[in-house]
Amino acid sequence: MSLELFNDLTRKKEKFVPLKPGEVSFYSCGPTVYDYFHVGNARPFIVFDVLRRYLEHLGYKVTFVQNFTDIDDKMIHRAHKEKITVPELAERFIAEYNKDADALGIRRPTFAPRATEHIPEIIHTIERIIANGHAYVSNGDVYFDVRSWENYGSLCKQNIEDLEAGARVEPGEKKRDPLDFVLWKAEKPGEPSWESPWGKGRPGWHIECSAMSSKYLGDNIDIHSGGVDLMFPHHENEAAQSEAASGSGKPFVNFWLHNGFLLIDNEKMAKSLGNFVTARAAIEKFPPIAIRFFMLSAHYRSPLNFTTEALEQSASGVSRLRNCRSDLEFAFKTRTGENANFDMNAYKNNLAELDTKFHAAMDDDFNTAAALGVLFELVHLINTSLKENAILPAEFFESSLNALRVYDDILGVIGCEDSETETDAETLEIENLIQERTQARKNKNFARSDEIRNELKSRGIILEDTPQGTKWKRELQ
RNA sequence: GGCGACAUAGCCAAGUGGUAAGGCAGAGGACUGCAAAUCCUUUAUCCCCAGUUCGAGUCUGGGUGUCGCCUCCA
Repeated sequence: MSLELFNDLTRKKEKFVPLKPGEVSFYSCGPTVYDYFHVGNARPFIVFDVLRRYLEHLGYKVTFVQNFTDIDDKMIHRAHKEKITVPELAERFIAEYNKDADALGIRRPTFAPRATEHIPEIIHTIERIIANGHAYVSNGDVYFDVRSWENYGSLCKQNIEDLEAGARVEPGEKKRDPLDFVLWKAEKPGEPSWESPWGKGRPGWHIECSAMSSKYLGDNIDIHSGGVDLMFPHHENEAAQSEAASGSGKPFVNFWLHNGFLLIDNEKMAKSLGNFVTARAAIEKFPPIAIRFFMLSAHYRSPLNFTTEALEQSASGVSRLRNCRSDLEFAFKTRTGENANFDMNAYKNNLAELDTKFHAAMDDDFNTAAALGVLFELVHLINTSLKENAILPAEFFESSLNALRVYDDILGVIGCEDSETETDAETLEIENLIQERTQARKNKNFARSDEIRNELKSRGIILEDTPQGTKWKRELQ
């Protein structure tokens, strides 16, 4: 089987074939950096991070671009309110974005371009659209001429008359048609502006993505993703602009992917509704890895309801995965040896079978919920093997740990990489306390034994007694 | 009005027409100084009604309910 993705352009699952063999160009709409992002915003960042990782796992060289929108009305209003400049505001919230995204295990994009650093490219893109006859200048504004674009509505599957009925015209706008949208906005007093062939002004919302995706990925790209609410008007407009600019007749994007909404109280989480929880607040309340697990526990196109209960369940799920890893590591140190009764070949066949299932799940429109199911089947296989065999060959541990590492490298819900970072003074102190406790237990001094356990517990260290001695792990944070 | 999504156990959730993955929580048991972890056992008239079919959670039609886009929005 090979990777299939649900393409919103055709509303069907299609086999994923990149434009260039072995390479993937992938553009994902990023945040407007006027505030902290909320957990609803985090959903696409996390799920498309997983798609990106999976593509890399499959061996593709992925160029992943996610922009920062650092100039628009919201930026201007917020900067004004905070009494700082727009660039200062952008600088601050790009840093905050990176902080939260890093905590959530979202890998940095190959390129993270900012709109304001691409004004010449934006102007050039607009010039190409005008030259190709699909935009017009009106009093210092530049508008896209929607009526001149035959395919308009092909992504959102709306006919142009229905769109027309809902179209809005802002006071002061000088559009020929209500559907036309702005590419370049003439300067208003007190707002940031740049020189352009049409006078001073700033870019419209949609044009930056067209200009930057073209710069970093070319005029035809493999994948473009975002929340389902971006399908119209943002992505519809982007496609029209990009294709009108290139004039090549080739599609701007081969695969359009849109994630479903994160709901809260069964309603869309949105800044405008005021029912949002910032990612920052969520990270303070729940382990970030549990938030990640939660996002992957449903298919990315389904709605997903954000509740305390669901997050707590996710945290328990993550603990099960991590326990398996740490039990495996502990047993590797204490229970490795020859075991004639253990059928290593049969075990490897089981691993291979699960690997096939895992890939089948991910190949099916990156069905992370099903993939997590396979991961738990693997955990069960490992736990049962550990239970049934006192001694296991090194190969058992190596292959099991390797499998966990591979899947974690794609999903990021176990935290395989942070287990190897503990060789400091604290570790030594913990080991000493454990030794003292072991001695106390030998002397049946259970009072002292429990005292040590409780003391470590209060520091987030969990002790577990096993026939091979006491193992310790950190509580999920 | 136009376009669309969703409805599976107490909760979350997967599901390619052949009598329902997985996780969380619960119950019973094993193990254990205690605890934790783990293992075993256990929990579903797949929203309703028709239809197609030898057979439907899965296809078709019709309901009901929930949500979303069409306006800034992930």
